[in-house]
This record gives sequence, structure tokens and C-alpha cells, in this order.
Amino acid sequence: MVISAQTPVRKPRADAERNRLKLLATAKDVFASKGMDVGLEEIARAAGVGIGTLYRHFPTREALIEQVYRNEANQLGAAAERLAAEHPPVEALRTWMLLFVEYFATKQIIAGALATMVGGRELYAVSSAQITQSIGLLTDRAIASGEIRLTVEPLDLLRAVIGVANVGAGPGWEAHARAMVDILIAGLRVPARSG
Amino acid sequence: MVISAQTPVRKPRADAERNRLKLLATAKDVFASKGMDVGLEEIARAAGVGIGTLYRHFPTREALIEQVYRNEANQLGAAAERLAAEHPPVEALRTWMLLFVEYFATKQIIAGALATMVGGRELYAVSSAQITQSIGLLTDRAIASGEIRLTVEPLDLLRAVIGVANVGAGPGWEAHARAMVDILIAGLRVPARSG
Amino acid sequence: MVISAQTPVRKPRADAERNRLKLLATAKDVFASKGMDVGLEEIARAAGVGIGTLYRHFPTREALIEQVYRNEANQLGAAAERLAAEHPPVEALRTWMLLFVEYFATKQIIAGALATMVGGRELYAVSSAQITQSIGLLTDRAIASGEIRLTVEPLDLLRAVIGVANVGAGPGWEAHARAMVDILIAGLRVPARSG
Amino acid sequence: MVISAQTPVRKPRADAERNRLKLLATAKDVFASKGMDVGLEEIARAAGVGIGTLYRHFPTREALIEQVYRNEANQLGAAAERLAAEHPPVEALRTWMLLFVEYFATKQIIAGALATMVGGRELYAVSSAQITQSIGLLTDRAIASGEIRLTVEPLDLLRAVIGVANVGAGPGWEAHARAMVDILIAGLRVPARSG
DNA sequence: TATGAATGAGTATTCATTCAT
DNA sequence: CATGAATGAATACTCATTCAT
Repeated sequence: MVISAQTPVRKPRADAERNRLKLLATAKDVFASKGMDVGLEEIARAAGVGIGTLYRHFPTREALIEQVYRNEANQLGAAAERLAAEHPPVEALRTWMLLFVEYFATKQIIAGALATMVGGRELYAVSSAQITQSIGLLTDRAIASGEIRLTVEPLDLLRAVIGVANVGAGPGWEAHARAMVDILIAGLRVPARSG
Repeated sequence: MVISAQTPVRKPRADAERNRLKLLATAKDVFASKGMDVGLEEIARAAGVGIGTLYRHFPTREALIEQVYRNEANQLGAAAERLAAEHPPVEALRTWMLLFVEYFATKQIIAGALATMVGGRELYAVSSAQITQSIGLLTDRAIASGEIRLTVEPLDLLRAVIGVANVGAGPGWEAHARAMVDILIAGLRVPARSG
Repeated sequence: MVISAQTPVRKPRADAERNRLKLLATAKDVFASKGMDVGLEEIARAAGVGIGTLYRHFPTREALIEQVYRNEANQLGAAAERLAAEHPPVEALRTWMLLFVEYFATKQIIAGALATMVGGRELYAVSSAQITQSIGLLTDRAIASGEIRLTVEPLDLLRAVIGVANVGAGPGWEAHARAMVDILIAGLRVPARSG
Repeated sequence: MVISAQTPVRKPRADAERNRLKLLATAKDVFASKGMDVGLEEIARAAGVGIGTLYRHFPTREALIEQVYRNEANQLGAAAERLAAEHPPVEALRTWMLLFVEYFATKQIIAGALATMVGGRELYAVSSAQITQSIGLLTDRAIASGEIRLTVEPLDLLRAVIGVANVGAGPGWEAHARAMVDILIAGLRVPARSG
């Protein structure tokens, strides 16, 4: 089936997917820089497509947001599995939390974005479930090892980190968020038996 | 019919202040339950006054928000001073952080509210400065005592707690937030010299 | 009925009238300086009374405006009669038109105020009728003398002057308005029979 | 059912421009009949479009007004040049002023509209400059010819006409405005040397 | 399939007017 | 009579979503 040769002028079907990816990437950037309240037209414009095209790919605003973060969540999920397989429990947990910080710092995803993602809203169920599973995997191992105990939900550790990154975050938030990871790990540690 | 003597049925002049307080209380609740994006008409309706009355007391949306939180910040500030005066440093810090949790839990102030407040926006400068000063006072004392060390800003401790309370907070967030306070305190502690 | 002696603390009844006059004067100034769209609260505040007091004296916005200008119209009406009695027809007309300019220039009444007043809206019927009568008196005499002819309504002469004063009036409008009076008078003159 | 070929029943892309023009025309009429204070929703409704459509074409109220009048000003500007080229100076001036009257009479643009336009507000800078230039061109020629003299700004001639048309204009204002043009021209004329 | 014009409900804010004190 | 708090209709403008081309 040699189709492509016959439709040289019209955009090849692959452009649909290209637009989709462009929109996701653009949406991430725009949400990060302008906040989660930006209008969708601005995102469409920044992506170089019409608003109609945005809606073709993402039928509601919330669908777009969901998709934007599902990606990131998937990558973090993969990292969690790898770290769990290759590192001692507490180190794996700590490293993944640092990765969590770095990952979003690098990707410029801050502000309401994270909150939204780790938030429990049903909209983001998929991303949220992914993250929940990742942190759960790592904390379970660490608890099983007897090195830490957990008096909060696993997700609360991330919520704390997000708080540092998010709530009135000034410059330097990333370093502080990393330091917070260590404070949290230290705070979770089961004290060594003295006797 | 001697009505006038005992029926404050008609709104007396004092009701201006009553309305003001009702509006502040209602706004706090509505912001908490519906998010910081609620329309002001909804707040006015919930307070049982006209939208014009709301605007008489709070000339802009932001003035309302500012006032809502300034109140709370002031009360927390007073508590910080009292605790610092009456308790050992780390205990004072821990107690105040628990108060911070409880206070807002009781008052139903969650969601973006806190974020906004501890956030750096100039609007909330007064509230924000108040909180910054309170936590700073308490951490300074605790650090000076040699019992803890701080690798993050004092405010980051609150940001972490807020994260737990805020980011996708489900039921039970309050217990978790309290537990988080202890995790943080534990994580800040300078380990006892073993030798 | 010697009442006044017995109520020394309460404001004497004369204050009602004083407030009325203060409101009229203030309203004139504020309309002049801020335009005809100012809020009534601003006028009340500038007059040093409550908005309720303003409404006691002037039951609607339009009643206030009417009253503000009725005063001025009365004074101009008196001047018209005097001029008609004491001066040759065309000179009386010209002088009164100059007075019309000067009067409002001095009183700072410009902008929409004049338009409103000479305008036909029923609201301002009284003021309007007064002015109509004044200019009518003067033009009738001048026409009767055979020195001018009139192809427009008498009021249109004032409308033209008002246009100069009003429509995008810059500094210097007063001199221009005066010059316009002379242009109009010249334009109305019946040419001298040459043969 | 071959519908597509001859039924522009559904709004085609070209209707964007059609809507734009409809809005401009409607706005002109509505401003004229209801005054410059009408709500934009009323204009949108009268034009048969949603308020959002109005805002798509004219992002602010002032943008709409500006556009409404720029149109008219341009057409008058073109007429001024043509008249200056083809007629004796004073006749050109007079004719253009009559056109000024007729044009706006025909187009139903009265009330504050003209005032606004010939007024100096920056918003209407373009329209205003256009008109200023047109009348300036015509008066310069007439003065140069020695037939008239000018003791006011050129624009004041239009202000006077506008006053007649505008200030409490009743029915018949158009005839009066035309008569006023002749009064003004007559008033500007340099008297013939008698000796 | 992509486009962007159209839609209209929703939002913050203003202001003339009323009414209880 | 004076006061000013309360009212709520009105207004300019925004934005998620739909739909004709």
C-alpha cells in the first residue's frame, strides 16, 4: 500500500500525531510558565495549531491536562521499578524522590501542575495511580527492610516535597526540595536500638 | 405592640460589622470548600447579603482574600510568641506546627488558601510576613539550642505540611499532616553524639 | 412658636437649606470637573453629606441635574430681560450670547452640562424653557428691527456656541466661543441694500 | 439534494467579514439611537451575533467606537480632497461642510458620536486627525483666496455645526444644521470694499 | 482532518436608589 | 432630618466548547 506517494500536498496522516505531541509538549511548557489557568487558545497558538485541532485531540481542558501529566508519570513509574530492582530499599526511595524533584524541575513543571497531578481528583486518576504505585512500591520495600516506618501515606511524602516546590516557591526551591527529601528520609528512619 | 425595645429584627447599624464578620467567615468556608476560584456572588449569597454589600466591605476580590487570611495569620502569630515564651525550643516549634495544622483544619481553611497565604504574592504580604516571622522565631530558638539544624528555609517546613494538607487532600489529611510534623521534627534533629 | 431655642443641640432647620445649597454648588463643580457621569456618592462626599441626604433633597439623579442648572438659567434669563430693555436689539443679542459664554466659562460649567441643559430632554424642561425664552426674546427684537434674519431656531445659535465650547474643547475654547458669537452675528446680518 | 452548491445557508468563512461589517453598521445605528452609553450586548443582539463575536472583532468597547468612526472619517477625507481639487475655495468649503452634515445625517450618526469624534480624545486620534486635516485643507484654500477670514480654529466650524446637530437635536436638525453652514460661511466672509 | 469564527454562560465590579437606625 | 449600609440590576470582558467550512 503505497499511499503516501499519492497525497503529497495534503498533510500526511502522521501530522495528526505530530500535532498531538506538539500540543502536549506546548501545554506542559505553557502550564508551567503561565500557571494552570491559561486559556486553551494560548496553548493552541503556542503550538501553532488552531483551537479546533486542540479540541480534536483533547475533548476537554481536563483531558489535556490529564494527558500532559500521564507521560511524565509513566517515566517516573519506569524509574521507580528500575531503582527498586537495582538499589537498596532506602536508597532507592531517596533516589527516586530526588528524581521526582529533579524530573519536574528539569521539565519546568511546577506550580499547580504537580499539585494537580498528585492530587486525588478523578480527572488525573491515571497519572495519580501511577505515581501512587511507584512511591508505594518503594516505601513498601523500605518498610519491609525495617529501616523506616511510615506514619503517613506514602503519597504524603511527595505531597510534602511538592509543598516545598510549589507553595510560594522562590528561586532555589529545587535545592530546598532536595534538602527536604533528606529531612523526610531522616525523619522516617527507625532509630537504631541503643542497647 | 412594643416591638422596638426588644426586637433587633431590623438590621441595626451594628449589623455592618456583623455583616463584615459574616462575610469573612463565609468566605473562608466557601474558599475552603469550593476552591479559591468561587465567584464572589456565591460568597455573598452564602453570607445572606447582596453582592453590593460584599463590595462595600471588601472593594476587590483580593482585598477579601487578604482580610480572610490576615485574621488567621494574626492569631497564629500571637500563639507563636506565647509558645516561645513558655516552652522549650523544639517543643514550642513542634506544638506551633501542630497548631498550624489544627488551626486551619478547624477553620476549614485548606486548598489553595494556604498555598496562597504562605506564598510570596505581594497581596498577602502582611499575612505572609506574619507567618514567616512566627516560624522564624521558633526555628531560631530551636537551632540556637543545638537540638536541630536547618538545611531549608523555615518556611519550607510549613510548605511541606501544607503540601500534605493541600495536595489532593483526602479525608484524614489532618492526621497525616500532624504525623508529618513529627516526621519533620525528627528529620531535623541533630543526632546525639554516640561517643 | 419659639422652637429654635429649645433645640440647641440638634441642627437647626436652616441646615436643611444649607445642605441643599451646598449640594447644588458641589454638584455643579463636580459635574464640571469630572464630567456628567460622576457617581452621586462622590458628589455627596464632596459636599460633606451622606448619600441619603442628597436623595432627600433630590429624589433622582436627574432631579439634581435639573436643579443645578435651573439656577444658572434663571440668572441668564434675568440678564436677557435687562439687556433687551437697555440695549439696541443686535447688540443686546450679541452681548447676551457673550454673557452666555462667559457665564458658563466662569462657573466652570462645560462639558455635557450645557448640552444637557439646552438639550430638549424633558428632564430639563424648566431650565431649557427659560433659556429658550431668553434667546427668543432677543432674536425676536433683532429680527423685528430688520437687522438680522434667522434661518434656524434661535436656540441653534446657542447650540453652535455650545458646540465650540464643548466638542473636544481644548484650552482657549472660551476665546473661540466668543469669536464664534461674532461670526454668527455677522452671518445673520441682513446685507445692506446696495442700490 | 444538491445543497452545497447554492446555499450559503450555513455561515461560511466569509461571514466573519460580514459579521464585522454588520457589527460596525449596527453599532453606528445603535450608538446614534440609544446614545454612546448603550451596552455592547445590545449591539451584539441587534446585529444578530453573540457578544463573544463582537469581542472577537473588537477587543474593547473603545476599539469598536474607534472603528465605527474611522470609516466615516476616511470617506469624508476623500471627499475633501476631491472638492478641493474641483471647486472654488469657498464653495468647496461650504459643500464639504454640507456633506459633513448630510453624511452623518444619512448615516444616523448623531449624539455623542460626533462629539466624540471631533473631540480630542486620543482614542479617536486617527479619525480626529483625518477630519482636522480635511477642514484645514479647505479653510486654508479659502483664506488664501482672500474671500474669508478665520478668527477661530477650522475645527470650530465643525464644532458649531455639531452643536446644532447634537445638542438637544429635535426633528429638523438636519435642515437647521445646513442653514447653520450658510450662516457660518456668511459670517466668515470678508466684506467687500465699498469704495 | 484542521481551522478559527461563533457562542453564551460566567466573573468582577459599579452605581442609582432604598431603608433601617 | 441625616446617615450610610444594603441592594441588585447592569456592564465590560473572558473562556471553554461547538460547528460550519
